[in-house]
Amino acid sequence: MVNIGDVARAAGVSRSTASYALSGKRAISTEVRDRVDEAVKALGYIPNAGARALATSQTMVLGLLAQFLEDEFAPAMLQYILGVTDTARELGYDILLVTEADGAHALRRITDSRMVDGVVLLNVAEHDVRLPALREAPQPGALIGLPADCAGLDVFDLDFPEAGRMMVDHLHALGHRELVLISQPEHVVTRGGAYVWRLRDAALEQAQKRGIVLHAVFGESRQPAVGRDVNAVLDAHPSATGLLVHNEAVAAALPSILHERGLSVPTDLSVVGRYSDEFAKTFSLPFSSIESAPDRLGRMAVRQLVRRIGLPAGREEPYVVRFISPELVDRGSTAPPR
Amino acid sequence: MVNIGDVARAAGVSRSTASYALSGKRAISTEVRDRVDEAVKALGYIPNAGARALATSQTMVLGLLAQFLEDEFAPAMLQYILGVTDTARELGYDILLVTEADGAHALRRITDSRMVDGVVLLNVAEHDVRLPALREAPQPGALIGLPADCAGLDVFDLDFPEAGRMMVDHLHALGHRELVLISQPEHVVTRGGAYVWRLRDAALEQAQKRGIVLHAVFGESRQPAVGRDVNAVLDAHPSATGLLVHNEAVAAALPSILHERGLSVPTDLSVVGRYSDEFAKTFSLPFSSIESAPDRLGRMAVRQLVRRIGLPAGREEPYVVRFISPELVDRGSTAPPR
DNA sequence: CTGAAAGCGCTTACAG
DNA sequence: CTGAAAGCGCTTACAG
Repeated sequence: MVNIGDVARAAGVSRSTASYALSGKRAISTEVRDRVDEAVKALGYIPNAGARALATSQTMVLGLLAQFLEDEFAPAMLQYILGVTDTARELGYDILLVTEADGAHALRRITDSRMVDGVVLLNVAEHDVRLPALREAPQPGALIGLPADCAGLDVFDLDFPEAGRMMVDHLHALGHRELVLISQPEHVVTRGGAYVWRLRDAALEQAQKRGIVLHAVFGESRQPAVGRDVNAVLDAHPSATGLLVHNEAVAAALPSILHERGLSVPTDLSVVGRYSDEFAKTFSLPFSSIESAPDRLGRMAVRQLVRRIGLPAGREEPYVVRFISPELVDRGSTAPPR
Repeated sequence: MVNIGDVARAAGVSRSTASYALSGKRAISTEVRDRVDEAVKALGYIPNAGARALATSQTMVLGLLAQFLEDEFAPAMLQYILGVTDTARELGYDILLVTEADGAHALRRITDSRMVDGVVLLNVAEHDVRLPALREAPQPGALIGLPADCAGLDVFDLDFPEAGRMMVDHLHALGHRELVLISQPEHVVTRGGAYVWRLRDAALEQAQKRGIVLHAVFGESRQPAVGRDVNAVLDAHPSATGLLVHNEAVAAALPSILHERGLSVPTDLSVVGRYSDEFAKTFSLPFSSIESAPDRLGRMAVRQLVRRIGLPAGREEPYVVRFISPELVDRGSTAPPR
């Protein structure tokens, strides 16, 4: 393969001059620059990434730590991944995708071996086992998802409590007085998925404040359990007129379930979900929902990460914890109760 | 950061001895090996990946070229990605995920810069623009999806023609005599998505052979077009008793659509899809379907790629084109027509 | 404005 | 069984 020595020889200059001509890091006569550019083009020269990384201590690669857990909804993860990869590329970075079950181990592997300049952690749990590894790592990281302790970390997440309040208020304003909230499975909470109870607790509090009834239950995440479970919940609360769905699998299953029960939306039941518009379009979900904006979150996380990577050592800027404000996208699935 | 020189000094040996002790590539006295191992542990030494790549010409990274096209169904892609990443990690490789729109350009970038030891191409089109770049690349590649010309490539795909025949035969055997096949959008075909017409043509031929009617149409891929389109198709063929769905977006939308039309499956209509069991579970799809086994395809492609990477130069083995046999997963959505 | 040289952190023939 | 040295392909002070 052609290397920078070949380019230098073809252009009749030294290797350092060829290198500087390419990087533009020092003044070069236009004549020499043209000769080098020509040689590069003629030889089809592309710098060796490993050699460059070794010389500069920069890989121009970001690690993306995703985890596909049995009880969470994989397709929702994909949108975060795309937001991250797209933004990374715009900023000149490639993405090393890591999906190992042992996230802490994987994080150490890619950071200690200097494969990446920084990492993005997806789906961060309250006491995420990857965080100690990240804090020890020589590279910075950005989180999507709110852990208990954000010290020394850049964190991005949806404002889940506000989302919970918004769902309740929307139906309350329409006149509903008894609601059901189906959240993610309870083991997601047990495992540390704080977003579940952050939305749930806020919704319960808001319902109390408004003086209305909210039955908050945990749903399932896979068929056939999802269907059975939702039916049981609806059976248990026949007088509820509004359904809040913080559970993608339930949202995806709901059209079939309501069909089987002979229920029409919003005539018989008002429904509000919490998922992205992209998700709604892809899966033909006809329910109004709180936009979760995964692409925006991915974008923000990468921007901040790259910004921090570029900071000179010793000139750290303050760390940020930033919440996206929820927005309700109306798809006509809510109406006053009859 | 600690390097192999630090390890060597701590163990009281030369750097080469430390290196050999770690790699096991030459005999080492147990005493020295123990001292080196101890030093590694004490110092928390992890080899620098870039330096190793430079010295060995091996990055232990595979490129994964995915593309998320507006008119195709992104979540289905995720399962291929997971099959590939899991298998890669089992074999000691990390994954560089590339999702750029200009796949050929991206492929050149990561191969010419020696960021990867090989690449997996997802969603390969008939005359895929990435193939010329791959053939020129110094690293091998494996394809998921069948191109027109497989020469010099390892190719893996579902046997789509057999899948088409199987769908037709299944309903024919139950007594159906008029069927509708909804494929992917026509522009997927235009763009070179050969799997669409491979299944479609085989289904049409098989229908003719069986002496039954098959209306083959192209569907849409996004709401609200999907819903309108399926309704129009069903309106146009009121006497059809069986529906073949080779279109994930249509499959996902179908429960709602049938509900609105007041149609029950399989009483009023028999339905057979073509998607993975994982997909059916995730989206609560109640239709029998031809398993597309994305995880198996991803696994096979990576295995073959790693095998080829390991081959000594000049000892190339014959290239393979391998098809997975379709299997029908019965979910009770078919019955004799009434 | 340009070049010769050192160095990044590994691996691996070459010698002993 | 072990060590000194060269080399992988870059970048970047140091000199001029």
